[in-house]
Amino acid sequence: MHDPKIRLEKMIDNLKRHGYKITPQRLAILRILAYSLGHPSVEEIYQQIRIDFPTISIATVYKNISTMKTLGEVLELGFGNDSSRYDGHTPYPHPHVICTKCKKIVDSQLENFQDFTQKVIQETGFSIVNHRIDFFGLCPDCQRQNS
Amino acid sequence: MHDPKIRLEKMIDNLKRHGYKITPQRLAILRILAYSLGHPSVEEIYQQIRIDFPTISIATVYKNISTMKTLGEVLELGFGNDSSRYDGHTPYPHPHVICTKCKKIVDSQLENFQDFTQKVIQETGFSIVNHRIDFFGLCPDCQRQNS
DNA sequence: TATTAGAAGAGAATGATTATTATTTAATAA
DNA sequence: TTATTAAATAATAATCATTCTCTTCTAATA
Ligand SMILES: [Mn+2]
Ligand SMILES: [Mn+2]
Ligand SMILES: [Zn+2]
Ligand SMILES: [Zn+2]
Repeated sequence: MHDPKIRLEKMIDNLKRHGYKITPQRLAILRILAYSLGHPSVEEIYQQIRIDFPTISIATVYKNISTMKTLGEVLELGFGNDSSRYDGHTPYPHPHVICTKCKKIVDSQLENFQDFTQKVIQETGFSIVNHRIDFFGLCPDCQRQNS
Repeated sequence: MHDPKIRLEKMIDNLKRHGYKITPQRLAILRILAYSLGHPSVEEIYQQIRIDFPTISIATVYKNISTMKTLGEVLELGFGNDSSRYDGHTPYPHPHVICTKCKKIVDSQLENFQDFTQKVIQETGFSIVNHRIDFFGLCPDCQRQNS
């Protein structure tokens, strides 16, 4: 689940299995989703693809990401006002670390959330199916610039 | 920090200390923020206050909540598309449990996030100053309705 | 009671996202 | 290879929460 090439093939398979067509624009979007580690925004994906497809519409990017979301092949990180960021490399819930200055988003590998989830279920009676764990602060680069 | 009456007084003190005036509209907003446990949205606060102040503008609600945010007296829970929800009762970061069906938001009392924060700092080199922990699922009421 | 900085009210503007619709094209089979 | 067709794309309008702008009003102070 961590080799971009395999991620891309899995995405394509999943699309074909559900009867979706593989268009060049779609493929370009998939590639960015599968390969990028930086949690790009729709706008960033759009600008990237415009290099090869100058006539692509940003609505096409939105629609394709929406499709991949419904197939469980991309994780959306929505924020209050700012635009959403996407992870097609690791499309299941995992903690993120977010620089409040440069907006960099980094994955965390910490995985002990089963315990927490269990405690939350006991505490509240909810049935938990998903979670979102974000830590906010300054990345090493931005810390350096501040001092 | 958990008696609504004391919360309200603390909010008023903080505003006065910073030279803000205490208007009837502002007071009404503060009261809702301090007393409600349900994480109301701006729209909900607006509709509630319209009972007593039929001419209030929703912009006034937005502006006052923004002021209370800068004073650290209210915690904003932003979501991707849906409108933000606010906690003036417990205005520091704490985990939330969210029903994806009825949009109910419940506080969790779990508090062992120092360990996690420390691990994240070691793992990423970020300086962490904030976090956001959400669990998503179905509340007991909505579970019952499903079966 | 008069003064005045700040607050409220009204409505326009913004910006991300979604919806609409006409045009184009990938996939399939003749 | 070509024709067919359902789905995808491109362009643009619409939506909706939130912010901004500006005018009027008022809480606090003396
Ligand atoms: Mn990620
Ligand atoms: Mn809360
Ligand atoms: Zn940074
Ligand atoms: Zn519910």
